[in-house]
Amino acid sequence: MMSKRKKVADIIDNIRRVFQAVHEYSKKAEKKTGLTGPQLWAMKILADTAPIKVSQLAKSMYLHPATVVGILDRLEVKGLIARTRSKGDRRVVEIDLTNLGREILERAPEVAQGLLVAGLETLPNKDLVCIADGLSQLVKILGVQEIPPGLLLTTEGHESNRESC
Amino acid sequence: MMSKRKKVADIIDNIRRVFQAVHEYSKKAEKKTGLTGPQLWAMKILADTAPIKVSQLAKSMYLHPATVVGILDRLEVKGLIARTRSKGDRRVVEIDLTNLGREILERAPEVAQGLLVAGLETLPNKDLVCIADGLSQLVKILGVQEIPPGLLLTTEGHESNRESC
DNA sequence: CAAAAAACATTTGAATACAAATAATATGAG
DNA sequence: CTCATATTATTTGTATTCAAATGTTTTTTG
Repeated sequence: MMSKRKKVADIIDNIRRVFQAVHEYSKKAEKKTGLTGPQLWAMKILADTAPIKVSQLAKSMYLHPATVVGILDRLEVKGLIARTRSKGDRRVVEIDLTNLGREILERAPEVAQGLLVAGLETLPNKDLVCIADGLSQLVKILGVQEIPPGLLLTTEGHESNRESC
Repeated sequence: MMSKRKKVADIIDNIRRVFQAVHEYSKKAEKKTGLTGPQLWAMKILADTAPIKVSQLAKSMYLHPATVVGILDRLEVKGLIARTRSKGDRRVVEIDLTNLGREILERAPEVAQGLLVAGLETLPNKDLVCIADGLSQLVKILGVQEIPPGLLLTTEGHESNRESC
C-alpha cells in the first residue's frame, strides 16, 4: 500500500506532466505551421464563428482583449485574417479569415485539445468515468467549479451534470 | 447515462479549470507579495538548495536559462538574491538569497502546488486513488510517461508505482 | 437635447518564455 | 602545448499575457 504522501506526490507529478505535454504539443504544432498555439487557436475559432467581434473572440479564448489584439495584429500581417470596421456600430471591429487563412488552416494540425479529445474517445466508458471523477475532485479542491474553463480550446457551452465515483 | 461525447467534453472542461485555477492562484500570490509566480517559485527553490548555479536553477524550474536570467535580474534589482562569480569555475554564477530575500520569503504564501498538496492531503485514500488513476490515464493518452514533470514545483525524484481503478 | 456613463478596440508598459547568437572559460584531442 | 569542442551565462529578438490608460462611438440619464 502506497503512503498518502506518495500518492499525493504522484498526483502532482502527473498534473505537471499534463501541463508539460500540452505545452510541448503546442510547440510542435508551431514548428509545423509557422503559427503559434494562440494564433492557431484564434483561427480555429474564426473558422467556426467568423465574422466575430474582437471582444467576443477574447471571451471565446478566455483571454484579455489586449492580448487578442496582439495576436490579430500578427495574423493580419501574415494575411490570414481581415479586420473590418462594422457599419452598424462603428466601435466594433469584425474579424474574418481570408482565403489564404482558410487554406492554411486546412493543413494545420489540431490544437492540443484535439489530441486529448481523440485519445479520450478511444477509451471505454468505464475509464472515462474514472478520469472525469478524478478531475472533478481536483476541481473541487481548487474551488473553481464556477470558473469558466479557459485556455486550451474554444468549444463553448458548459452545462454540467456528472456522476459520482 | 451521459453520452461519451458529453463525458469527454466534461473532462476537457475540467482540465481547463485546473489550468486556469493554478494560473489565478499565482496571480493572487503576486498581489500579496509583489513577487510574481515565477519569482516566488525561484526563491522557494533557492531557499532549499542555494547556493545554486543558474543552469541548475533553470533545470529545477524546467525553464530556459534565458528566462531564468530575466527573473534573476528582477530579483537582484529588488535586493532579494545575490549573484557571485564562482572561484573554482569562472563561467559559473552562484545564486543565493540575501537576508532580505529570506525575510520576504518567510511571509510569502505557498506556490500553487501548496494549495493542491494541502487539499489532496485532506482526502480519504480512496479518493486519492481515484484521482491518481484518472490522471495516469490522461498521461498515458498524451504519451508522456517519460517526460520529467516540469512547471508547478520543484520537488525532484519521480519513481512511479501505482494501483489500478 | 446635453452630459454622463458604458462599450469597444487599441496603445503602453511590465513580466514571462523561448530560440538563436555571443562571449568567456574549461576541457579534450592530437 | 595548441586548437577544437563543450559548457556557462548572457544578450537579442519575437510572442504571449495582463493591467491600466486612451480615444471613439453608443447608450443612458437628467
